Amino acid sequence: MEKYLSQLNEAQLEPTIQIDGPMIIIAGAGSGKTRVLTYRIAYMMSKGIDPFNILSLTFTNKSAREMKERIAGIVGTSEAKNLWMGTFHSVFAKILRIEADRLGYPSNFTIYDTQDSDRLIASIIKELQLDKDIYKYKQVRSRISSYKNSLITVRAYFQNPELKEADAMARRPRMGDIYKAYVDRCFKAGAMDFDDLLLKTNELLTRFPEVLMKYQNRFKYILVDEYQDTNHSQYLIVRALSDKFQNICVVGDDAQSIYAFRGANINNILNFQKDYDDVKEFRLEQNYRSTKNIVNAANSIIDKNETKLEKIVWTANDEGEKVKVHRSLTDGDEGRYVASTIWENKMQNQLKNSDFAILYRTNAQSRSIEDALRKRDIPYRIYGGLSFYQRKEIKDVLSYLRLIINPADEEALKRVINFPPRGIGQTTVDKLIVSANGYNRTIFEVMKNIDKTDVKINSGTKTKLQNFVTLIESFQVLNQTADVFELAEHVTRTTGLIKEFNKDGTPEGVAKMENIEELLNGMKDFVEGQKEIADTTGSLAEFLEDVALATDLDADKGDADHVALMTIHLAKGLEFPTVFVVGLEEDLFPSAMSMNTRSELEEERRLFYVALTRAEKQAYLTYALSRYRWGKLVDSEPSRFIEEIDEQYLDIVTPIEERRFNPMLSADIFGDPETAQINPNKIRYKPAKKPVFKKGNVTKKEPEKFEVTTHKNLKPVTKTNGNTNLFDSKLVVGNIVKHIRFGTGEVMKIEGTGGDVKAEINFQHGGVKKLLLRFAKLEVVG
DNA sequence: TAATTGCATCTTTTT
DNA sequence: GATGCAATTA
Repeated sequence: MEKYLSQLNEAQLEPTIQIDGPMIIIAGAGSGKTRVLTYRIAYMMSKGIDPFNILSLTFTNKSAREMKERIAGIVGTSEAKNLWMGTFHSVFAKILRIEADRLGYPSNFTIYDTQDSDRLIASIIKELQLDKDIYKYKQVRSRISSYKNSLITVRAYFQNPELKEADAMARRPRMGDIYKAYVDRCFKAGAMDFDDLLLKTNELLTRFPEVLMKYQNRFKYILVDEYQDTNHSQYLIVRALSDKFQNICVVGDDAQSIYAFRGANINNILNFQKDYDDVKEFRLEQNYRSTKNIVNAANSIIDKNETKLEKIVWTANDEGEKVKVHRSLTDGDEGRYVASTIWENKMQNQLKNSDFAILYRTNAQSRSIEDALRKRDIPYRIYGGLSFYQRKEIKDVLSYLRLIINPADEEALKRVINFPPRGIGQTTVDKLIVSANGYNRTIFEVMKNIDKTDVKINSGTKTKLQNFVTLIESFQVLNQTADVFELAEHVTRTTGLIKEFNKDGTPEGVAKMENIEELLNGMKDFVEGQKEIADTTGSLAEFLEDVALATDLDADKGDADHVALMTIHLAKGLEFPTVFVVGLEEDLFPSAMSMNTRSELEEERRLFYVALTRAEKQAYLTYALSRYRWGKLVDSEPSRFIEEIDEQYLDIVTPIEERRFNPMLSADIFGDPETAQINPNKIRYKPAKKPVFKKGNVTKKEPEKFEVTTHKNLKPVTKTNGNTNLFDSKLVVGNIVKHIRFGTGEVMKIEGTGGDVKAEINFQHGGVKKLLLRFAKLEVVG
């Protein structure tokens, strides 16, 4: 342990060895916060604290896993295994399953994802015959979400005239009715949404003192990472659990609070001192990550915010390069600039692809970047966006599985009751829903007892309904004996899902088939993998929970050599030698939707701060003068954030290709043609509408069909959502790998993005298999 | 009831 | 430019 502690500077050491009592660590960007947290936990254990008594809440499952591994490296795997570590959502989902019956829930409750919630809300709005243009389901969902995050239950809502007033003012007087219907329906369906996982935990801890006591005694020591991004609901859980022993350590940085839109309350961190007695405060202000130029540039931005804790982030690192600012004509040019810069940098400085990250405000921006990277054969990986498990065909399979575990699951049922088509149409389903609501039963129960109800359905349809019930029940029987994989395979065959996707032979259908196959392979690996882990059962329920709470970041398998593309939100906590922040334009970043209030704008500014501080050595800020949005070319202005940076840290670069178009920026005005620098003060200067804006130069290109010629074994892959990428993985074609079950084999092909990076492997015994790297435990042997 | 077509909306960020 | 939804037709 000593050896590890000696790696820390004094500011880091103090909080690391402070174990008891409430404490807060204000940790600036890049200040070694994760190291402090991991060493602190290891230190606690070395002092004899039982890992069973430590609860560590992180922001992503990935960081939990990594931290656990690092701790295991210090104290040993068997010890670290007993730590409770994970996101709020995953930790409390586990606890809720244990205690579910107290709340009237089944322990195998379903977790509704955002899409499930949306569909349910949309159907409620329809059933209540409300105007869907006024009651937009997404707005309604986010409203409900914010009630839940503020612990405003349905009852509390109706007792609070102000809330009703506010919704009435927003022309949505029936908001409360929708809320009530939504909550009732979720309850009846045995389902919790993401917010429920926190809300119900609060309910559990408040209503049942004996439960509260049990977990207070269990979690004698609590650590919360990214405390600035906790919402009220999470805050109350932490308070309740830590109340008895007051051994609570929170870590965070108010300057990096970027989740207010989802209910995060920056006051949680600003007011921590008031919540506990004798709070010890620690500050980590030395940045180990970035150059002086980057740190100072970032500081000069965050300085513009009024709401903040005063702190001075500094670094002893080199001066480094200035932050480069680059303007392009279009988003396409921006992409090409980024790609060519990466390419040149790689050549000149012998860098890996994984030394680069491209960060953007919105997921939609990835496209133009992707095109450019692909053209240059630069491997990349997109994080976030539409994940594997959200795809239609995957959700269809999962819905059948959800029904097996929880036949009350209304959203799953509606999804598959007539898919593949079995003659049960919308009208029938509507009748069932009305009847189910009337009898206060689930749809499944109504179907099962259809003859005892007064539902007016002709006998042919009744038979179809009964057949469906029988089908699901036969699956339930099979679930007693079969494992997840066997079950899912049976389900996809007997329901006709496979036939459905196979029938037309379209590329889309083929791609869907492949996805389902990979899901099955993933399940097989899950089954095998779970057998090795003692405290899990490998049940279907467990698989579904994993899937429900998985994030795209979690799917990152090892350190594949690719350029990383992701939103800034997703990049929080990560670092890269070179970072491109693209799309720095007014209305995009800051987003047009976040410029109404000062606090919104300040959050955008913090977001920019987060983006910039991801960079270790070099940061690029780019913007385009016009950009395709909603398929249209839109003019844009440079982001105010560029202007806000102290210009002494900036290096304004004008691209050579732009000078061709714009005589105003030509070298004879601004000097040296080689460096092509322009006066930073002119950054706001908007060139006269480019007269030579020839169509041929800027019209949207056909999405390029790309053939890869450099990798002999690769074939073009059918695109499913525009994110397809051939190069994902640390694996490369030709690698010899070892699989726990299939033995050794050669990697034939690598494809997919996000959670579904997959490899096609030709095994010596067993032939060609496609494996999801997310699950496959592969060892590279050659 | 199923399949097709046209239309609107969408883009802020995520557990 | 994609996606989902509503209206339309067989």
